[in-house]
Amino acid sequence: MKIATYNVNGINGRLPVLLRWLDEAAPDIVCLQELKAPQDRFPQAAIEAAGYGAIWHGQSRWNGVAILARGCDPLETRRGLPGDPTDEQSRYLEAAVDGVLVGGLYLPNGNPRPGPRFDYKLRWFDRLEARMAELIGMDAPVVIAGDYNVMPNELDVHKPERWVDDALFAPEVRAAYARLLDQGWIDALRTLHPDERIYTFWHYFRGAFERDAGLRIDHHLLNPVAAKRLAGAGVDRFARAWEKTSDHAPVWITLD
DNA sequence: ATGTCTACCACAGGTAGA
Repeated sequence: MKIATYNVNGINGRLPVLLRWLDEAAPDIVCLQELKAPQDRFPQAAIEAAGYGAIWHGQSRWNGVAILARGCDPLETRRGLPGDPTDEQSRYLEAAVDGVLVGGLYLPNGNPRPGPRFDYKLRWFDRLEARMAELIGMDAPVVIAGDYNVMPNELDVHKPERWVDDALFAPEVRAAYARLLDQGWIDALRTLHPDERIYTFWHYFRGAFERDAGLRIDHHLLNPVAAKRLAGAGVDRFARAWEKTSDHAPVWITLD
């Protein structure tokens, strides 16, 4: 079973890229982020024609997450993180697919730091930590995948010294991510490729992709039951090279 | 500091986010 996460940066603008990638990569489950479309502008017909059932949580202009499942409809288990009823942002969806519980998330960017956006990021992280504490011990495999907006370690940043004050690499944020690992979650790609420089995002500016000046910010965290079945993990860099593509590349894992 | 790209709303391009 192949489970992918892909920050599409606008699902309607990227629809040709997304459909091409679905066709070439044939993932079983996909978590999408940054739909940048209101609820009624999700391209359901095109996704369905590609063979995927979908649930989504849209939002005008920003954010927006979806879960796709090949040949079936994801069974939604949660929409939004618990812990703050005033939070209107569409950043978390959870569903059961084929016996696997999948969480798809789009963690707040948090820049500029310090500031209210950064505070929101830390609060959101606290709520995620609480939800993931509830999920880690499940008997079923659990995969929490998405754009975490965190580079966990220096190996995950092309120029770590330039990012120390940024909300994606700040000590508080790396500590929050480390607390998830302390709960027992496994960073799938890093576990299978402990020493490799692997990026999932490259800025549009200044030829970042051509220079491979990237970041690893899209992750799959696996509970122990899922980790036992982990067989492979990788980044579909080829899709980042396409015309009119997202600034992120799709990231995937395979479970036996 | 800069750079590039997106969507919205609405029909131009200003604005905000990443």
